[in-house]
Amino acid sequence: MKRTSRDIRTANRYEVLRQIIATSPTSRQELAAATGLSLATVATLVGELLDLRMITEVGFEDSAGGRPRGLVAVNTSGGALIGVDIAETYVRVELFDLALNVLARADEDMRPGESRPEQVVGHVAAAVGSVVAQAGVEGARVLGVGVSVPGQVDRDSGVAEYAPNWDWHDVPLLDLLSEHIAYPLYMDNPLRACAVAELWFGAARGSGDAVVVNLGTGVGAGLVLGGGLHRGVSNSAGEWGHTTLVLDGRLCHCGNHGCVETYVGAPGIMVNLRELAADSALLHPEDQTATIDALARGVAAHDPVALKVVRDTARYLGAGIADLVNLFNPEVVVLSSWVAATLGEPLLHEVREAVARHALRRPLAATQIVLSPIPTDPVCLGAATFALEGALQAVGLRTVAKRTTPARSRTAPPS
Amino acid sequence: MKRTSRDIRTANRYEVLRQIIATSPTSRQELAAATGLSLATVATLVGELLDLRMITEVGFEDSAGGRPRGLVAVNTSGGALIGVDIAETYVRVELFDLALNVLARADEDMRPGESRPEQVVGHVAAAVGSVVAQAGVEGARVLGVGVSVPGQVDRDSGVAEYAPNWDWHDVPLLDLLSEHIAYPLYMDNPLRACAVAELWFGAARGSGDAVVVNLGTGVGAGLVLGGGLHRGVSNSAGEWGHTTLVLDGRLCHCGNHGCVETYVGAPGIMVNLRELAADSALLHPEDQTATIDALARGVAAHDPVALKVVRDTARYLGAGIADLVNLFNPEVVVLSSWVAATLGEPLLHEVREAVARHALRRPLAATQIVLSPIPTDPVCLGAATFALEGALQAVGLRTVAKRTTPARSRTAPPS
DNA sequence: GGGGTTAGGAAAGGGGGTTTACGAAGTCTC
DNA sequence: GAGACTTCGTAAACCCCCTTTCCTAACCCC
Repeated sequence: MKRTSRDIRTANRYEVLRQIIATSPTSRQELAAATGLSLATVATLVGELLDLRMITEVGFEDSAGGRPRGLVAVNTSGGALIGVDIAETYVRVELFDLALNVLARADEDMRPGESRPEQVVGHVAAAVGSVVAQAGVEGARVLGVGVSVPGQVDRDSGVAEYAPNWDWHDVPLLDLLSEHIAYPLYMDNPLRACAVAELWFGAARGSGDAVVVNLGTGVGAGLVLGGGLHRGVSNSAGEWGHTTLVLDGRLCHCGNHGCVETYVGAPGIMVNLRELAADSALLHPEDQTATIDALARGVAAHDPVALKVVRDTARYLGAGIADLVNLFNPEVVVLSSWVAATLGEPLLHEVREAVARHALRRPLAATQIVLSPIPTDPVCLGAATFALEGALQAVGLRTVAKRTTPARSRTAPPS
Repeated sequence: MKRTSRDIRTANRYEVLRQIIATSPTSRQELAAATGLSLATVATLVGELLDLRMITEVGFEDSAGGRPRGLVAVNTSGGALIGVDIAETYVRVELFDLALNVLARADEDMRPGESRPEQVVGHVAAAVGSVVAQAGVEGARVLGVGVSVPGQVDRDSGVAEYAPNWDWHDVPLLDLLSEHIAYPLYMDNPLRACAVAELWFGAARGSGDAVVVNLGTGVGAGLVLGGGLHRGVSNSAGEWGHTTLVLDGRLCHCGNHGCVETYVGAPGIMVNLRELAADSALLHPEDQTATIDALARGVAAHDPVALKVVRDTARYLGAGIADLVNLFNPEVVVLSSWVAATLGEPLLHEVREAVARHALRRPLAATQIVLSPIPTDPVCLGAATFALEGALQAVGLRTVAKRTTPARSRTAPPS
């Protein structure tokens, strides 16, 4: 609510680094053109990032007859970021370099019984240790760890207020994790992780207003408004999965009827399939992944049942997305998460048609609907991005120390 | 998207004036406390507003044993604002003083045939002339005219891109009006007018995130996000009326089925009534206002049919609002426009219950649902507020003229 | 090797907000 | 009734941010 000039700086810093990561290597000129900032400001920000060793100078580029442009690129060895995706049945941890390439990955399965916070914390700590060891980076180079927990999260205090999977209430997860992990910790939920991943590295980059529709086991919509994530007053904005799509429709685990999630999430799609052909070979009861995979293969093979299920699903999804288009008038709607990735183009095609049928003409004309271009796990990437944002936000505080004691820069930074 | 430090100034100017209007007379101390700004900044902004003659010093207030606080209040004779509400069957124009009190009003009826832009412009020009004459203000004191047109509007160019009522396409309404009206003109649609009215003077004042639900002949949702109006990429955000509430439900004039508008707008409520009791004496076919009035009286008299209709309507409305609560996680949801005002507390009560049944617990707990506290026509008020915002935005440009030629301040300003 | 061209840094300038210092305008106390 | 105390409000100094302008660096071409 309260804006200060410092926020402008932070936003610009984000924007410049985003641009460098996206088009690395690049020149200051190009950055200025892309961001709309003046050359002087870009130069200052690039200087800051060079001081932080997040980027390096990597050579020169010919200019049309004048002094060559200096090129900067992400300093892949300048630090590491860790993203943690805590899900219902597994914990996945990925370690990224600063170009957000995956350097190491660790998966831990969680058995249905393992629902106590300490157990989850144990898995996370083990996996984090594992990726650091695998990647062979010194611990001091890890800039931060972002953690995604499904449910309602207070990102500032690091408390998982409510996680329905394990019936957690007000678990101080970040405090528990900090006993095992010495790096700066950040936390939010997978919905917003995906949204931030799209905002930084995916289809929402450069968009003022975008909606990131998450199709996984759960369903949600990350809202990018005014170039930043909309969190709402208690950090729970984006709960689109429990929007009523069919009044008095299917019963949802939330207690209501007709929620979007009961029609277009992985479990909902399985219901769509079962209602159409209960004995279909595509259906793998108890295994969402296998079913969605089978559907995707069925569509590729022109299986009529699979085609019909995708069309039905797209019909529900299209109606829901049309509502979002009308309501937000976004530049782009991104379909993200594993269900969207698995069903891919055929789903996209049907969804576009369904949205066109339902949305109002004017907002529809201004909106693109696309699949997420992110090839890896978007939740891990987004979680790592929280850590990256955190590392960039703290920059302002260092200027004093840097100026007064430049000689000390060789001193090992406190971990 | 691109933020500059000037935006901060503008936002603070708005905030200070809002606060003065709300709590006039008030002291600088109080303003600083309410806005969170420093005393120095408040003093500067108050000085600007004094220079503009939008406020005046009106005396002193005792302080606890020290120098008395100077009090400032809105200068009601410092200017006038005009709000124009163009609707399907009428044009209403109101003239306000700077405290946003109505000084004069003019209504013009429009016959069904009168759909040509020139005819509408004629009505508006006549009504604007009428209110200026009634109020007896010199023309030079009118700071601006805000115009609300239903439909899709480009507020910058002043073009009504699409107005379904009269089948207008790309009518340059503001250009046409400027031939008859010499004051600065601003334009947007009634949805956003209501939202701005609530943001400045109503229940959304001081809220970072709010949703203004408009229940009139049409239905919409004004989105206040981050303390400002969310417009979307093509200024059409907030089209909530055509959100699918019942898949394959009632046919809507937009061509889809089950839109919110077909259940909770005035025509929708009439359908609810007809479905329940087609021969009810409450029903006045062809007259929305009379029917809604009759319903309100029926509820007051405990008429079972009226109670049931309100409950049914609230059920639809509650489901829809619950979706908004989940999606935006706002601080407050405001029910605005004439249907909400007419049905009042009984509707609110039922809606609250219905929302509580549908919304998720956490976001629900953070959200209040209230009736609009604005007693007059919110569309006119909001339209006038557009003019007020416009007058405040131009402030920065005057400083040079003021400094270099203070002697010229008596020169008549260009109209 | 000088002139033309382009890149990039340094300094100046304009806008914004806050902190600090001080004069202004009261009350309280002796 | 004068001095001490309190509180308000303005002015000045300061920090932050971005942009514009100036100048030097570095390259090309002739």
